Amino acid sequence: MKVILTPRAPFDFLQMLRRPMSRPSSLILIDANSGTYTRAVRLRSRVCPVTVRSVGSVDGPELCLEYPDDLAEDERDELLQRMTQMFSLERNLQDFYETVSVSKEWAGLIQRLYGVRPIQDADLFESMVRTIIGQQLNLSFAATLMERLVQLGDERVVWKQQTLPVFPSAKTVAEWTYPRLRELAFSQRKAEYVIDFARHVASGAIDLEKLRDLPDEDVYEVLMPLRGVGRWTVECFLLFGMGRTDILPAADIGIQNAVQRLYHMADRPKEADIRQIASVWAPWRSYATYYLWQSLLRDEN
DNA sequence: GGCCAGGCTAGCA
DNA sequence: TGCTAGCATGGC
Repeated sequence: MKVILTPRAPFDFLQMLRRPMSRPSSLILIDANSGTYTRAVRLRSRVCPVTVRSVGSVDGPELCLEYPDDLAEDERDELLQRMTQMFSLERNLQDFYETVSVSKEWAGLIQRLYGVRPIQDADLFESMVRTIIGQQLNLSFAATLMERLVQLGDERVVWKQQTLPVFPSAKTVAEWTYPRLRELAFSQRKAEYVIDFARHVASGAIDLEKLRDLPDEDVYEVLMPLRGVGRWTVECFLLFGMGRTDILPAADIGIQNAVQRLYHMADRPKEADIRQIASVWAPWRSYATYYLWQSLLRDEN
């Protein structure tokens, strides 16, 4: 089945694919030529493969969504809602641009990334695990660990003559032991953080979907007491998992490097400096953060 | 070879 | 409360 979605312009799907392309993953299939994004999404009742393709333009955007014919109506609704979140179809980017344009330094970045929104993680559990793994590691090694986790999960779905790997469920990960992850080159601590988190979710002690209804501050309160989950981790979860629009990971090294470069500063700004500078980006600090991270990708000056 | 990565914890003062 | 070593590996 196919359905056409209409994002709010400007929406540059091809450029949005650059980030997932820069860190290849077996979870996400991208065809750069046709601008196609394919992956499996875990819905409440089943795993659902989906292919998204841009069929419009940046200023007249349309996305063609393709999904299995046997999807029930409620599953279809859930999928559409998930896609709307994942690709931030309804966000008003013009408002973001007007907000950050108070700083003249942003003009070039806005021009270069015009129409770009972050692609959210497909699933809240996957998002937290990805972030925990990503702590203090270079991105390529973090991607390697994610890849090995997916392989260990060994769950797949067939879609259009292809086999798509599926990110393991919390229930699956909860049944693993620390040594199994150590064999994959996880540190002892990281193995504990990931598996313990999965056990909290699988047991129902933490209900990730319920967090969607809570304000940012309450989400910090629920998640930060977990071992291995600090402020930065919840910030990334709120930003890439929940799609909250005003999150600022001010202690993040990448942000600090990007701000230093954008504002031509002699030294790397500290957390307090970042908060000060970023105060005028509210209520769009997540998007500002994302644009700054994007500015660090290679082959951009 | 050393230092730093899109951090966090535990142990110490 | 505030500071720091240690964690695992890869890239520069």
